[in-house]
Amino acid sequence: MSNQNVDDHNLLFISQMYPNVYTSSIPQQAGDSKPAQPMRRRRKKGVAVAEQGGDGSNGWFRKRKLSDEQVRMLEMSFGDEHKLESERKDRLAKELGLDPRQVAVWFQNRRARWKNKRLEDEYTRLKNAHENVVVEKCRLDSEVLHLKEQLHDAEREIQRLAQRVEGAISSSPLSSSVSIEANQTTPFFGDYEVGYDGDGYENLFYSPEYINGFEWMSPFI
DNA sequence: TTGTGTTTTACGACCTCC
DNA sequence: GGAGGTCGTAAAACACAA
Repeated sequence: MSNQNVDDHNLLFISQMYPNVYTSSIPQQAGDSKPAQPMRRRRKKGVAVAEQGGDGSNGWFRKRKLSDEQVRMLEMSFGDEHKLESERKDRLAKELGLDPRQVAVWFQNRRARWKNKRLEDEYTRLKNAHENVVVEKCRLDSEVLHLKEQLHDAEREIQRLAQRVEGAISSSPLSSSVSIEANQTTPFFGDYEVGYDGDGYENLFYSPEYINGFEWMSPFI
């Protein structure tokens, strides 16, 4: 273990055994009546460095990780209420031997983590829902395809039957009178129309007369 | 041991509310 | 205007593979 690591280990150990040791050891600025700040990292704009009264190289200003017990207590408190009113902050700080500012910062960071977790969970939920919708769409697409195939087969069958009916009529002795009747009113398949649904597929529309027509024609088939 | 990615602690800037 | 919130980020602490 290097000297640096020994130093770190000792500092961490001391901080856990005596939570106040760092805050009470940090040099106070002349005339500053506020409690000493625990650790201030160097910032780009220099304000915090001035507060530290040093460049941080002496080790006393290194970041101090909170002990497991401190974190456990903070977590319990956070579980009760995510917001931190002044009174509770001071009480927690006193109980845990921390600077009230540290407690406030811990809650800020904890709220941020909680929010991230919530967003992550929400993202996962929406992603799963989306996947389910995609699967359902695939199933429905496949069903539509299947139904269109069935429709196409039905159209072919109708066409085949119509040709057979036409052949039977033309070879029948009654064919001339039937064709006259057919010309006068509606055609034999007058109630059967082929339309266009705009989707590249033909639609068949037929009314009950179509069925009657078949019954009527059955002796000729 | 060291490089690298992640987590934790802390701060500055800015916003909202009373 | 001050207190306390969020957001973005710096830097220390930590974990871990190579």
